[in-house]
Amino acid sequence: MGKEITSREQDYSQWYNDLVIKGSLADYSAVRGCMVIKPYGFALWENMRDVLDKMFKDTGHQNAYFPLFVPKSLFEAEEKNAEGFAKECAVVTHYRLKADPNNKGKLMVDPEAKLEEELVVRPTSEAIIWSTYKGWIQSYRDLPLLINQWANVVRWEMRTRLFLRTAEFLWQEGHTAHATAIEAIAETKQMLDVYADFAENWMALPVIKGVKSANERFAGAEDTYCIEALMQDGKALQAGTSHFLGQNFAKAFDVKFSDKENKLDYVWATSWGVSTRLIGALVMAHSDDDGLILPPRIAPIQVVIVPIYKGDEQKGLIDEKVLAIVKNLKAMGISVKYDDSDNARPGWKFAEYELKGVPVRMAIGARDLQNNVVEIARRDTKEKQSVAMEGIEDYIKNLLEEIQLSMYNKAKQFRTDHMFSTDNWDEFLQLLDTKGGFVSAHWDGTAETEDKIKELSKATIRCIPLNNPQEPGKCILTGNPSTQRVLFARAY
RNA sequence: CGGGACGUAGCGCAGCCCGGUAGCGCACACGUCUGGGGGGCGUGGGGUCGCAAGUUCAAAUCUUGUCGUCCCGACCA
Repeated sequence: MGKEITSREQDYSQWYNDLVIKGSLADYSAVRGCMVIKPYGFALWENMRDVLDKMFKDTGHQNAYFPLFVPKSLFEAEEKNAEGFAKECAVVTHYRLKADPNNKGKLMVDPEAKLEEELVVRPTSEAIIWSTYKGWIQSYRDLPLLINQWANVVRWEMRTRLFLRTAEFLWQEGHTAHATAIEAIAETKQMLDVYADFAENWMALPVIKGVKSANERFAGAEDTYCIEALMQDGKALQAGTSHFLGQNFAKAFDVKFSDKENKLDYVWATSWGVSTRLIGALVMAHSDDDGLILPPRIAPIQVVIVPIYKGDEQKGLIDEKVLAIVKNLKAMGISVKYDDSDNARPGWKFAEYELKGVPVRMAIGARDLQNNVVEIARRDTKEKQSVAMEGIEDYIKNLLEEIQLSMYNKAKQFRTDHMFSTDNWDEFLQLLDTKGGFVSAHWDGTAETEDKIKELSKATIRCIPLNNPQEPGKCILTGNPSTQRVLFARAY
């Protein structure tokens, strides 16, 4: 037998780890809390990155790159931001090693090479970027400044999980500067829409757009908008955030501009980001006990072709047909892999590509050649059927689109089935314990109540949905008056 | 940082209690029969048992220390 995957029912966490590792997305590394993203996983990330990058550019943003290190004095300039991240910063204190006189062949930190000022390894780049923006912005004519960077960041997490929370992760962070609050808020919401668009239309992942409560807000932000997704175990996952930073960073870094009337004012800021965590979301939202199920629009391999043959003569005939199909599919922009490797039997390959989540598999053997058909199997439903070889390329193209849509609908249905509403505390707890999912409930709006609810139920306010209907009610915990329901869930 | 496990072949593990020739499965190489759902048979290569000290005639095994990883919790994209 080959690679065994723990079932979701048996151990959801282990199932997730199995998929990531056995699906060749990533591996543990020699560094605590850090993972190696393997070629297949990185190809997936590249696809996601390319789509997002185009979306950013289409909305007027440019890429740039800022340093990995942030001098401590800059890092601490925006107090709330610094405070929020202080507990999880890696800090560089020295710049040299030397041979250890007491331990042959070993190195030690050279105490004489202590830095005068420590360097913080960026957990996020607001500080280094805003210290730079000070020099870039003088006039309203320099605004808006719309910058994105693709980078790695480090957050020294106590407990890590592949893709969902690693000490180092890859992400993009947009940092924009605007002349007015209205414009900055519009930018914040625009990028939230971009994220939601990407999640839903490319990742087939339905998300809820909303705004965070004060407790869950990004350190240093006035408002944090987010997209929240639901995983198959009923837990929520924050899939992306977009922050309205007000003038906090402009004030901390003294970034002012002259308006048309030559009056000086601080600029208004946003920042927004999504990370490799999205890969974790993808895995947990769609996959099954046989392995990954990747949405066609971002799958590294969309179609795999497996030949079934006896002897070189049959192989030659199959090759001839397949190579023509491969050529046509590639011309249509479909990524296809013809796996004619001789070191694995067809059955092994079937299982392997199911594990890797390849959306469509085509098998072709002597029997098919005679009948002028191929066998097409779709990963999401595992349905198989014989399809005429004539026009197979169009058939596959349509099937890929159908799978994409079908995956989205399935995830959407799951979320609909796990969306609850209650006014009763006991039922609130019972829903979280038995069904999971999002529970819509009244909340009195105070941080104290939110903390208490978290303590008692392990659920947090995921968001206050955008365009949330206003309705008077009583707080689920305290019974105090409330003006609207908010979405609670247990979350990653 | 608290609690719990584990470091033995590329991977997964047994052996340790009771010290004495380092083993199994998968993977890998070669041959052969195979090939429509994780193949069969045969042959073969691969290890300073995480590291360091100690006890002993003798340590994968006992003792001490150390490093690392994973899992559960608090913190968090």
